[in-house]
Amino acid sequence: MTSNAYDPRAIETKWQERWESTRAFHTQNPGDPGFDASKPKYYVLDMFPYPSGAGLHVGHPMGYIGSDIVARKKRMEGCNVLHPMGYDAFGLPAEQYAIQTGKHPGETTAENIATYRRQLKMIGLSYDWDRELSTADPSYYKWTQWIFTRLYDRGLAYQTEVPVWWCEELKTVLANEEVINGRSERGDHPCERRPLKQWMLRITAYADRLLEDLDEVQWPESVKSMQREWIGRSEGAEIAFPIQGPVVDPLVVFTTRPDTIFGATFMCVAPEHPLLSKLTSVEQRAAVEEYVKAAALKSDLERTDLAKDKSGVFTGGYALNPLMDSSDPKARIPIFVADYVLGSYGTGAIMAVPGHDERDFEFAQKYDLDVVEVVKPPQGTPGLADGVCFSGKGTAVHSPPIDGLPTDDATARIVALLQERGVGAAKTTYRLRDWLFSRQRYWGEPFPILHLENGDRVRVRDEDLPVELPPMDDFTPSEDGSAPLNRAQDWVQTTDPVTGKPALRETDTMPGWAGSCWYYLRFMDPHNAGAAFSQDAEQYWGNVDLYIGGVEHAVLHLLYARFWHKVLYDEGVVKTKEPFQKLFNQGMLTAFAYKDSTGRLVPANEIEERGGKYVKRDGGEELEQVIAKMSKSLRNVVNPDQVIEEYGCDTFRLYEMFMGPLSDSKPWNPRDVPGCRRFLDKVWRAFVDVDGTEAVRPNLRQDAAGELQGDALALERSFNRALQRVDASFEHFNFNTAIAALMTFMNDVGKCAGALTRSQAERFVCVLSPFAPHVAEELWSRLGHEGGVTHAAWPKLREEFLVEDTYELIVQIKGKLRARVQAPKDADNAALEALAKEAAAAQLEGQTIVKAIVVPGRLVNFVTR
RNA sequence: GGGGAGAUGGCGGAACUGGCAGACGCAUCGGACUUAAAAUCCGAAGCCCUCACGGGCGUCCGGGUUCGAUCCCCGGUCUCCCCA
Repeated sequence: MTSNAYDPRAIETKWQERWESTRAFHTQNPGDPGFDASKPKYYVLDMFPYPSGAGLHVGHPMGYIGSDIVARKKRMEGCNVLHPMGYDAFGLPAEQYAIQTGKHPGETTAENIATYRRQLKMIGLSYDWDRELSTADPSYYKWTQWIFTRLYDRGLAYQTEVPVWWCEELKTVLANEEVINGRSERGDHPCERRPLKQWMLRITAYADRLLEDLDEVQWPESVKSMQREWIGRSEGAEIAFPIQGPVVDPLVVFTTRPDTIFGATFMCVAPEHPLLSKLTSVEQRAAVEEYVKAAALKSDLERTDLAKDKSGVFTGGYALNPLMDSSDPKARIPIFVADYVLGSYGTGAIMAVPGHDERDFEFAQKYDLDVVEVVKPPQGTPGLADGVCFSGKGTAVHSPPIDGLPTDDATARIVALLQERGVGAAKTTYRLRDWLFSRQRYWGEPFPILHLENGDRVRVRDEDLPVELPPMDDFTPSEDGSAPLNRAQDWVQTTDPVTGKPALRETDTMPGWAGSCWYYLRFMDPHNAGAAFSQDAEQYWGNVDLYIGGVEHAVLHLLYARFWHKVLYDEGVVKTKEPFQKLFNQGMLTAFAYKDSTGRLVPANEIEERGGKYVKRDGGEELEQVIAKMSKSLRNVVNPDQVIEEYGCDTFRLYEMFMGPLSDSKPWNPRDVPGCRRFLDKVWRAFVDVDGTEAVRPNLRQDAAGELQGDALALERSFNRALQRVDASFEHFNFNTAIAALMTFMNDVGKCAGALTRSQAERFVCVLSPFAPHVAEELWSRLGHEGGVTHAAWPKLREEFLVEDTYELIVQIKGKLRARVQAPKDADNAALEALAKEAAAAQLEGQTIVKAIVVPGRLVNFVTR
């Protein structure tokens, strides 16, 4: 039976197959046959997913649909569009799953990828599938290793002992995010910080460039400032304080406020500080050692949290203020060990100025230490005189060489003095630390490094890449904390091809971030076997024009990728300084959840609706509707498969965008979905007589002759208003307003039955197509077009149809709406005022007009007495 | 704790540059078509007073600037996100 009804499933299957078989979204590279260099390029990229076992829920595709809409419109505007997708396939969950089930992570990952691919295709996303990639594929990670070797050759990769989280129970090193309050996230076992030999990347060498070049990109200010704070550049000075007694090395501190040196009444060193044991007196040794042990169990966050109590122990040692006479009793400064000082920041020691630093102030109060005012706050600002600590800029006092100087001058003077006496110098430090780059795991990129018998380390030659992961079936961590790869001895024991001598392979692997640092570059030339990507491809595609993803990657992923990009820039293989020109963060998709009277969230499947109220199925307790993240435990996760099955993929796409601006968080409401389906039904019926057999309605078969008038003219105006709003929606990605505009136009079409012209119908289909591509393709083809709507031209706005002859003038009296009247579009102020006076004559009765404010095109406001 | 974003009908949201608050959709109610239902179409609807005409109130709360404030300024409350 052939039906003329709207059948999304049939249409969507048909066009998805057609797109696939014609490679409709395949993008040519320079040098490919058919490549048109005259078209502008546009590279629009999604942050690729980690293919988890759960598959996609309706939140994931939100950004993908947004970027797809942009990609489709850019194609219609005549751009060469690069719009690829891949998988960030290495990572911990697959390995944990392997430990539990024995299933190889490669197998799990391949299955998950298959699910993701199926789901992504089902959504009708216009990716160039020929460019699909997986970071766990040796043909990809060969080049991840290749880039690592460039870093290694440049001295940007090194091994060193750093404190890392170690869990004795699990016999493994854990990442920061796997440790919560000093206990393992899995199993809740105690963890401690332990120094272990790790690979580090010298990202700090790029700190200034990573900071400066933020000015070149169009990113949300919030993300830029997060990166700036993460890098945390601060200018100040390093000062060497001689130690009283037998210790020869001075205690070097970093401070951003050298001008407050005369206010330093005590010093603090980190528990990890190398001089600590030398500083510690015999009497204090036991207390200090105990303190150091306790500190090892805390995270940096716990240690530095401003809300937490500051703690410390006197070491028994004293330092001397280098700018004071050593015989002056005030020059003698007691030294404490305190864990709010971090070994990894600055020099691991501070001069504490309790008068002008909140943390030092708190510490001094707790341990009853001297507080001296050395900066007088500006007039009106409370300071020490009022019993509060002042940390801003002011005027130096009680500081002989700089008394009376404003803070900036005082700082410069002190730095000069320190330098003169050889006890200090200006110094810039960063919060950013080198990147801990190794993991004692199996499912990651092996390091292309060989350890020789004599202790030397060499990198694997380019021609021997990739270093592939050996097949293994046991991924549990070893007793001694070494990586699982250490047990693949056939693989570990190898020969250095240069010297022919025996060598051991590095058994750590790279972290999950590695593969995602450069995937946007591989997409430009994904099958290149001789290079990571060709120079021609990189030259043409440049950087990513629009990068869409979640704000959770604001710091780490984006900073790491920028770092690698800059290294590649120095290496001469990329020509752009920054990888992502414009960044856009989509909002989070939430769902409704229900709270009982105790505030507990009740799983969605234990709830029912009774007369507009939400109640618990058993017991009938009334519940409050709130908004929460989609989560397995609340059973409020919505799967796209079900939605698409029931309503079709075009409806799904439309609803995802219609919910609200792409950047906002918003709740998924299954009740709203049918509204979008109804809109598509309406569109279909405007084009197709569902009871007939014709492809399209008769009035759409050929162009209407002559000038537009009546309903056709009204529709032309309506269409152009809609088009204007659609075009505008691409500025801020608030596609909800674009869809609302299309709906308004369709409502107008419904009011003017039969008046829709072929030209209007065609342009409408074009504008609809980025949002609901399948139904648009079907209607486009029914209108008799051979080529797909994918490459049809985007309609041009015709401004002459935006102006009406008259408009509704608002008449206000003292700012309150009192009347409306039709006004000619070019009436002058006097005419408008006269018109308004007449329209509001009744309300103006008995009042004196003091003033009339006339805003042509909008309103007249009478101020009366 | 720090940083950021936000708060508009029963719900999601709209509102150009300070100028008609509530577009569009959902849910609701009424009507048409139907033997009936579904689907579809038409209509109503922020809240309060009023039979109605009409009026009052209204964009988290309290102030301010302005002829006029959802929008700008000051103070506060709450929510969400990120650092984690």
